[in-house]
Amino acid sequence: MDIANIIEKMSQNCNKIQKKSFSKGSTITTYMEKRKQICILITGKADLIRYDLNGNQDIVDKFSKHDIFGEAFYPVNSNNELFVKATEKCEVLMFLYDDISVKCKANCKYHSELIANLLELSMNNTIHDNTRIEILSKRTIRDKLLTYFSILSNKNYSKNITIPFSLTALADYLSVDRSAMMRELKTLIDEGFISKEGKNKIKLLY
Amino acid sequence: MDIANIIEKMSQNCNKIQKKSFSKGSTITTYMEKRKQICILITGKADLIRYDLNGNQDIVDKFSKHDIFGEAFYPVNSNNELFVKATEKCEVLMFLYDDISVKCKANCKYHSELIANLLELSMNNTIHDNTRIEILSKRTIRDKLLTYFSILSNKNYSKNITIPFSLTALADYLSVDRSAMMRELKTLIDEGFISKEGKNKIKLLY
DNA sequence: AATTTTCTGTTGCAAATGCAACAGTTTTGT
DNA sequence: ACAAAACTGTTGCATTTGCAACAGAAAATT
Repeated sequence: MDIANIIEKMSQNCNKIQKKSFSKGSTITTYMEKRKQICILITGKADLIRYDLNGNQDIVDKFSKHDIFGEAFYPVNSNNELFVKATEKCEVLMFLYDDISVKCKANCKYHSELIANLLELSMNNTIHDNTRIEILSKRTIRDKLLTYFSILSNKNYSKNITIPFSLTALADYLSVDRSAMMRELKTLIDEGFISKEGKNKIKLLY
Repeated sequence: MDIANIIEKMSQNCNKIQKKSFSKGSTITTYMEKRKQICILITGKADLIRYDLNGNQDIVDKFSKHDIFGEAFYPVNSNNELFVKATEKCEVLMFLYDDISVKCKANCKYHSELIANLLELSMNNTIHDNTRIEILSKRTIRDKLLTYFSILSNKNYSKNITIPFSLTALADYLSVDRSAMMRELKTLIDEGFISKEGKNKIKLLY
């Protein structure tokens, strides 16, 4: 069963789960200590944003279709405020972990299936996290880029890859300075490791 | 229910789950494409190690008590070999995701409870991953150290923290050069941000 | 269609980092 | 108890990176 089906089932079969819509720019949820909310993004895109004590804003994570998020998956403490903001129109499934882990057991016949689906989503999420960790663990921008490209290439069985977001966003994802990344990208091209084949399209030459 | 109980239950209640022992230095598992093995470390410590095409060895992750690992949680491709090696005597629960997701349903009455427990472990794991990502996302060694310290401090409600592993391992965890980290640590002490209170003990002064 | 905003591409410079190398200390293994 | 291995602490130097700043291109908004 694919993820779309899993989500569809979840939204239909458990009355503890609410489906909500959010317009662009609106706040989907604020992370709260102790509570364990779980959200599943059905359509749209959203950012997890942190405000630190100095009021600096920082995009911590970006969510898109079928991503799962909420405090249940994130270390929350009172030192900084985390909230999720829709960057385009979003549809979201929302519920509390406690509602489906215990109480729901008695009154929802789809309970166990629901949990199994959640497990699948969570494992999937972990694979993404580990991918990101692998990339961030590289010490140089060059290695981060090459690792990222290589992962994309493996996933699509092709040396021709398409970066799925802007270069500015890529720099954020790799957690490096954008101008430094551009410089390194140019060096990689000059040294013949990669070539640019068009907007956001890159060919690996090794 | 705490994690120890969850694991205990899992090991007792499902015949698809095997409990195995590994001596120090032995290989617990090798990650294989397609298969979805899940392992839960009951006691001991283990490293996830990657051999790349050049034969370089690299510690990708470190597991300890109650950690969950296996291909089910990790992006596996044929370009590099990943295996888990016991760094001390280990007891491990091992099973295949497919065995518990479908087939077990019919013949194991603890099935749904098992899945629920797995979900809990998986969510817990995600929180750790996100913590690591938060740290690795910081661009300077200083920020990585301070973020790490601050997380430890919050967790223990104390400005006095104990680094739970060697400084060499800490540098690995932060993914920075050890000597550069030592230098920064010294600078932080000199500038009065922290003080060393003994082996692996640090006091935050801000 | 015009305007505003975001993104790309580039550069000089200062600061941070990795690398290599070494000595002394502590821990582990036999 | 001794030897071997792992860890800590330090330094000089070359390289990489972030930062600041700017101009032009592309995209989004009105």
